[in-house]
Amino acid sequence: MSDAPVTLSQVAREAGVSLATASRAINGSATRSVRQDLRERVLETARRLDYSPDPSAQAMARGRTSALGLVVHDIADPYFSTIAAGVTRAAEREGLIVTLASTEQRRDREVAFVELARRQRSRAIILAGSRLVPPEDLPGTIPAEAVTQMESDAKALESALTSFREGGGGVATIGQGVGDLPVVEIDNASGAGALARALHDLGYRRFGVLTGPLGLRTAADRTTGFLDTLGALGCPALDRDVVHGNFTRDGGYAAMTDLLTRTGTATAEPRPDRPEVVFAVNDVMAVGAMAAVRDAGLRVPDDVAVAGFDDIHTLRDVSPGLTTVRIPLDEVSEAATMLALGAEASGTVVQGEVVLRDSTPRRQSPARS
Amino acid sequence: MSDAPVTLSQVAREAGVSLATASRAINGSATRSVRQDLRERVLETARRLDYSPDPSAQAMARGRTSALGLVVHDIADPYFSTIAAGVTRAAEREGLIVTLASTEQRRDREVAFVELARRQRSRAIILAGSRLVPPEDLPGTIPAEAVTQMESDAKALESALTSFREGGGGVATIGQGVGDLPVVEIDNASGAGALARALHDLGYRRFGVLTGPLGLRTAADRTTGFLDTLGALGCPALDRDVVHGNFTRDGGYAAMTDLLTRTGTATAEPRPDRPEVVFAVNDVMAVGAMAAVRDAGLRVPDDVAVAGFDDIHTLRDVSPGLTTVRIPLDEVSEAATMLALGAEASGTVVQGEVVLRDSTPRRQSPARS
DNA sequence: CTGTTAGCGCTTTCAT
DNA sequence: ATGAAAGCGCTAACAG
Repeated sequence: MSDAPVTLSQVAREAGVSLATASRAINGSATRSVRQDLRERVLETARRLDYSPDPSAQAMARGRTSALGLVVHDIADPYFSTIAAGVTRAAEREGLIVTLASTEQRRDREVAFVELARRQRSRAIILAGSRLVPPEDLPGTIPAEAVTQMESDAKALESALTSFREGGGGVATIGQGVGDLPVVEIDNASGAGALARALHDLGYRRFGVLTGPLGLRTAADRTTGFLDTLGALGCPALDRDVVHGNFTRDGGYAAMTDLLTRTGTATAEPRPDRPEVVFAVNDVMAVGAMAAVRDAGLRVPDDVAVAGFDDIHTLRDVSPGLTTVRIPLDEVSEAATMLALGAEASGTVVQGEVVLRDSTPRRQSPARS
Repeated sequence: MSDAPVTLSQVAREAGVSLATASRAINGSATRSVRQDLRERVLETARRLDYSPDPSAQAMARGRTSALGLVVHDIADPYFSTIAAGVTRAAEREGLIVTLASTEQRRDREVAFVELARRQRSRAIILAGSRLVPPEDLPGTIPAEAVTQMESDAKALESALTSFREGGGGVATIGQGVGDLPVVEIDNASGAGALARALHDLGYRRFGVLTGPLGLRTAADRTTGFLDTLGALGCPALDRDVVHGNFTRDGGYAAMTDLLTRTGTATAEPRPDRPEVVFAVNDVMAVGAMAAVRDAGLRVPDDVAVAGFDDIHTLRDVSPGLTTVRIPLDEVSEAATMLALGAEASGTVVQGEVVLRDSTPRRQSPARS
């Protein structure tokens, strides 16, 4: 009971075979095979002695661990914890240990973790959370030095990732890629477009958008997809009604508060200049936005309707039910895991599906457009 | 750029010292010290070469990794992801890597993970999630074989944990202990008692309880604390109004549905036999319960008031706001991490604090009791 | 098919 | 204070 861990050589000795044979019997070496009876004897002894291999030793000998790194921005955020659930499930199935890094949005921590993974020779890394948009696509409004900073951050991450891969590690990103790394892509633009169309069909004509930070690719794509479709539908959103916030619950709260303030606060009577419906680019922001609406003394959806994106399961019980675009995060994260582990990239672009709920009821008297 | 990882001996050679010296310079060996100038030369070379140690090799040589294991039931559950956030934060601060296991409630996976941690010589393990109550405290209604099963499960876990500790690993549990392992204890009974009193003060007289599975310690303590206080207050809950469910959102939903059914479903008019307020033993269940109330065509709190326990931050935006008992999970999980790492157990029993919100408004016309 | 023998990268006696 | 050398537990050539 108080035994120091049993080693392979103990098993070998006990079974009366050489260390090498024991090793081969146990892990079933690719090149060499072991005689039936010997293998059984070894296996039996191993079981009897309650042997299990030392991962560090194996890692060292093989030059490769059985660890899978998962990088998220904030594990407490339900979007990321949902992903973590999918990844751990898949990893477990593959016999891998998952090591978790919650970077709290700090780019340097992300890079440090990737570097650690390389040293540690992790099998693969999954990167969740939005990457930055390429600088050339950024709106001109961003200060040049901020752009420079972003570029160097992105550069650092990309080069860390590159050397990780050169060392034989697998990588996959969720959402959209870094450079041309493998990615389980989510078609944010068309999902958001479909949502815009659906809301328009419900009779909404005045739209607002709560978007993420400038430069966050996912946020940008969703916003663009939404706005473009609105334009095509002939009822573009006012610039004034597109407001930026952090990609978090608090960001959504702040952005909605801001939006409401711009259009005149806390007025229950329908104001002609207030958007009828506001699209928050993710569910977590949407929930914050709903709270802001309530705190302003208004009601969802009577005064302002709200829609989100992702369909986070943990948030299914908010009330009124949140209209959103469903992304099958479980599948996405399992797919990403397999992809990082070397599965074929079967042209993975995940499409979302619009889910209409009570936060965006049909407009009673659709405005003529 | 495409370099194989730099090794310590490369650094040593480059700096013109022996391997041993380089090692001592870099990690600052306890027993031996290194001459100032040599140390600096080594450190400088290491930096220049971008050296960083191979964790597996260190683990092997030292007989100890720098990994911290975290075991949760379900990482997608906001209760556990909140804990995970606290643990990763603390671990990061201590320079430790966290390896995550989401056991999906399966006891054997828990045991397997602990065993793995032992082989891998993890520094410590944090166990979140409720342990089983000791069999002798179980209500007699449980089938003997189930009790036996529980006992053997508990035994297996405890013995795995024991050998882990004998191997030098640290352990801490969150919530309540396994055996007499270090624990950051949450005073569930008195928190629930305080809640009962608060609700009683608000004028509630007919109480229901949605409790977790029989045998789950946390659930049992909260239930007992609540019920006992109610008894002391002179308005005990009916047995019929105490219903069991899983410790999850769906469990809360099912239990509430069950409760509502027993007392006559979907009747908006106040039924004298329906509890005025229902205490779900955790927030996640409470949220499910609220959904069940709505799906039954009733309203919270008008038809049934609801209270939970934990005050999960992610759930703060449910509406109406959920009355609950606030547990500072961030602090709890950081404390647990430090405890597992060997900090003094400063008599850690965390007290919860009742937080009253809109899900349990003051009763208009308090029933005379 | 099996056994012998080098290491993997690092820490740590043990000499010097 | 420094260096040489012996492992840690396991795998993978390399012989037999």
